[in-house]
Amino acid sequence: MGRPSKRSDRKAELAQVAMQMVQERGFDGLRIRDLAERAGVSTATIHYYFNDLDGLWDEVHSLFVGRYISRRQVEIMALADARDQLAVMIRGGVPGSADDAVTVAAYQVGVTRRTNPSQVLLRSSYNDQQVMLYVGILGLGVGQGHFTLAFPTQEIAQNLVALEDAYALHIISRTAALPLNRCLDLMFNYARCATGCPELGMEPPSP
Amino acid sequence: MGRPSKRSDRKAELAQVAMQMVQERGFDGLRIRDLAERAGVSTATIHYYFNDLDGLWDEVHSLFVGRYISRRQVEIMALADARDQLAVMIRGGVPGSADDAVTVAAYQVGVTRRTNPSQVLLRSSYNDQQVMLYVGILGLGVGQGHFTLAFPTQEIAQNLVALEDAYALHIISRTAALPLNRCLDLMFNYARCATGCPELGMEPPSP
Amino acid sequence: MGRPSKRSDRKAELAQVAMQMVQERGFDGLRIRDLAERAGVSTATIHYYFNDLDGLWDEVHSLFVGRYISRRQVEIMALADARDQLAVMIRGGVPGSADDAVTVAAYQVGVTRRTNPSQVLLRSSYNDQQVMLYVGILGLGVGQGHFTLAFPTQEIAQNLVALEDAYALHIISRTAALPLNRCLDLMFNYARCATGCPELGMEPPSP
Amino acid sequence: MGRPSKRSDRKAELAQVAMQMVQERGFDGLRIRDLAERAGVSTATIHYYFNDLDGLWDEVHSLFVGRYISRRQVEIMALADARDQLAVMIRGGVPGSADDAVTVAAYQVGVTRRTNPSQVLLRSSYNDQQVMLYVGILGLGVGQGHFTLAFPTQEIAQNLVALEDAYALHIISRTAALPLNRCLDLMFNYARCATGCPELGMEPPSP
DNA sequence: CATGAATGAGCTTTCATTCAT
DNA sequence: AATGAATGAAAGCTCATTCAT
Repeated sequence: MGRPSKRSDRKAELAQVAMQMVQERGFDGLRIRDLAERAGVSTATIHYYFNDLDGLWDEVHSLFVGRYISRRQVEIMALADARDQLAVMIRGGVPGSADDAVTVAAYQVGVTRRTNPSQVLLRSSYNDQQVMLYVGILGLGVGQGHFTLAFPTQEIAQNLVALEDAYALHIISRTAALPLNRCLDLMFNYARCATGCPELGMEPPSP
Repeated sequence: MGRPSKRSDRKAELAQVAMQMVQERGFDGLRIRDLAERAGVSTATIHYYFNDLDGLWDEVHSLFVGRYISRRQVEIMALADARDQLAVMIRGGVPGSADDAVTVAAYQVGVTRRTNPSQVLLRSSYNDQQVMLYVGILGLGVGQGHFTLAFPTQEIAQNLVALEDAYALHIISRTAALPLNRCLDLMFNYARCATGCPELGMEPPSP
Repeated sequence: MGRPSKRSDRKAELAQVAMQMVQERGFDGLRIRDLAERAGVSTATIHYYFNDLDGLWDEVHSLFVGRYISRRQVEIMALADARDQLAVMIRGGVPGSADDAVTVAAYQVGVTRRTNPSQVLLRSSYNDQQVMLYVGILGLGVGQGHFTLAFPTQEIAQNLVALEDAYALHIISRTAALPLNRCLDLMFNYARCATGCPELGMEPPSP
Repeated sequence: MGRPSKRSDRKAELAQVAMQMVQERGFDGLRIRDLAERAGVSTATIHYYFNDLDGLWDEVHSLFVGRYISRRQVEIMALADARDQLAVMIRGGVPGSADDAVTVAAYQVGVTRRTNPSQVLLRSSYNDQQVMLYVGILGLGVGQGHFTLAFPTQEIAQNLVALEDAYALHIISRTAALPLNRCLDLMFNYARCATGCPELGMEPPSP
């Protein structure tokens, strides 16, 4: 396979810079002029490569998915105990900072483009994937004898995802009563309640 | 020249129109000029009532609070049984439609202007008020012997609020797997789990 | 004589406040809304009393004249020695600070309304009055035997006035090389040259 | 689409038009929209070349400097005798007409934007350059044996510059007593006094 | 392939002014 | 006499976009 054409190189390079800027400044701060300046090209060049910026929304979503799905998927697969997996899932489900740009951007896109069909699809799929991840873990925990589910697996999983969503939103929105650690406590609270597993998220279970 | 309505009336009226427009065109799509035109006033009038856009968003937020706090507060005070109160709270916690103007506006404002100090304050206070409402109900339920709380009241209350937030967001975002009824089921699911009260939200408790 | 009508009282009161504000913030900073606020009335009230603000220009000029002419006239008349008089004239001819609002306002009016006939008249008269003042002092000094004029009195006087103008302008313009003391030195430099009186502005002449 | 002139050319061209308009309508009367219209470009083009109005004023000031500094510098270098140089300096130091666009613009900008840092810098530098020009001439005159300075060179030079400033201001302000020729007389008056060279500005010195 | 120059469209905001009361 | 409400007119500025080169 030949090396990629210069054109696609340059385009990817620009997309990369754009992502960087979205992460740093959010969507509101993304101006073509700034992007051009940062990339060392003219604004006309941006237009030469991208007819419009709509493609960026989907790219952001991909980043978000990577961040919250793929990454955790990998982490989980490295763990055998469902309790560990669940703890890792929960901890990885909230942004580390109020200014986590990927999270901010994702919520901004989600809310401001809420009626855009492709975004609706993307978000639905993202929710389903997250639920699946939790479903798998919960099932495994039952199989391992650690969890006793009080309600249907699907429902518990969906509620866990919902709490993730809500607390992620609160963290980036800087809600006073809900700093990171408080959010984690609250999620573990629910997880223990739903799995009947009181030691969840406490000390790592002994080997 | 304008009709001699009270200042505060006019202000709320304009905020109302603003919300309507946010719902139709999105938060980013709200132009003062359009708002003025739709409301039948000049742009200067908008500035007369709201010094700048931030002032407008604060007003919009107030409406939102009124909708989700005050209204439910009134409804609850009419009920004696904590189980009824909780059911009413939950049912009133999600928007009735994917295009609910107040809810859409509130989330778009919240996410897009997340760093605005007065917005942060407003949102924090809104969260606290909601939590207080749930705390009161849960306490009453315990006193009435209906609820047996598995965890600290505050935490259950906060999780209920978080679920409300998340599902409200999903509803206006049109997440496929989460239509209104499904969201309500899921919230009742958690509420039953946390209160140890399995009949919650089923049939109205017999008299 | 009966006491002045309330109307003229109020008008004078407002004019007073306006002058105060011009002195503090210059013309650029004078907004009807601010004036109204400061006076504790509504903007409509300002319009009720003043159809427009043009009258203010002339008022400012009066202030300026008072500041640079009348005040010095009084000071000079208290002194017998022409050398003292000249020194007092020079020292009183430059603004005490870069933000001296009366001076700033006067130059702003002068330059921006340079073609306005009434302003042209006012400025010409102001220049003439200043020249007269210097002419009187120079004549006296010759009579007293202190001054030996190298050139026609009128010309020396006019140059002194011109230097005043220029340095006043430099002071409010913040020209780096020309702080207050430097300006005074330079003016005394010229005055000594023109009067043939080297001790001018040095120590007060012995009694 | 615009004609392919050099960027700097176009910028100077626009500044030129701006000055013309300032002279016609006053500094306060300059609207970007009008400037654009007159120059046959769009308002955005004005902003493209001058980021904001400050940038425009800086450019206008540069033109002014060019007019009063560079031009005279060239003229002077063509003359050998310091007396001729000084005469040329003085004659070139006052505007030829009460409506001289460059001069009017410069004073209006200077007075109205007196606190703008870049303007302060520009004006200070302009004053210094003018002083330098005079210093050079005075030094040369001493060397040639034509001048006998009664005071430090720097001070004489600065006073000459100050007189230039004042009389330029009077000419554009139409002060009745100070038409062009009178101003020149007065400046030569001082120059003769300070250089001890009575024939200054009379007949051209014989070859 | 890349861009400098230029723009059209539209934004928020400011301000003196008006007028029914 | 005095004003609260409302506005018309316009200003400065921003930004994505275009196009000849």
